[in-house]
Amino acid sequence: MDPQSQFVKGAIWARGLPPDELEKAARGISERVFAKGAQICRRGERLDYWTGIVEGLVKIGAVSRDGKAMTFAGAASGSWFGEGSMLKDEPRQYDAVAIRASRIALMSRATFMWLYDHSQEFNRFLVRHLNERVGQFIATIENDRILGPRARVARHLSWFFNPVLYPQVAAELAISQEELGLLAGVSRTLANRALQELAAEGIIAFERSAIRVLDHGRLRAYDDT
DNA sequence: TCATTAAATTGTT
DNA sequence: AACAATTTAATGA
Repeated sequence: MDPQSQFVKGAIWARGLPPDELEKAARGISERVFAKGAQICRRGERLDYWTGIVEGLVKIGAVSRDGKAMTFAGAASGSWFGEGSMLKDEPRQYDAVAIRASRIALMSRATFMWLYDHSQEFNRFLVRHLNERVGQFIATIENDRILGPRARVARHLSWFFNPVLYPQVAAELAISQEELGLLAGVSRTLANRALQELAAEGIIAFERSAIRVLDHGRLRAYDDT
């Protein structure tokens, strides 16, 4: 089996799909490589693909007219996004930027719609996926408006351990402090301080380019005010 | 396999 | 934003 169908077979939405549907899905997926800093899609632009991260790290967010950046979510290896634009057939409502060099899987609109029309399992996944995202977006509003930088870093970290949105993230997350800072909307300096404090409290442990979560409950609820 | 160099990451100011 | 210290990756003997 070639590497591509290997990836498709292991995708989170592929679990429970019958082999014929899986094969149809695999045929509708292509792959592209994005360099660090490259834009995968821009707000207002059309991108007629459902997007999955084979390998890498992507920041999903928007920039207001006065230049304020707001992160909606991060996307790590194994994450998929863009189903909203597929279902509604409209331009993207956000920017997606590769924070590090990333391999991106693109599922054509036709394939996505075929699965949507034919596969009960795929629909089940979509509902679950959207449900998790709504919960995360609600939390994001609080996150960016109320919480301080340390708590923001903590929440962004804890999201990576949501098994529906980030299926491949295990006990240890491979991310640098700079990348985490980009996602949480804080400077690398503050990200560094936040991690040190979280580690001092025994919530996480970190080493070079990797973070282990020791206490998911406290990380998720972390509040520094 | 080891040594040297370059690049990336981190802690601090 | 800039600096020094440290780790990892890459290169070639």
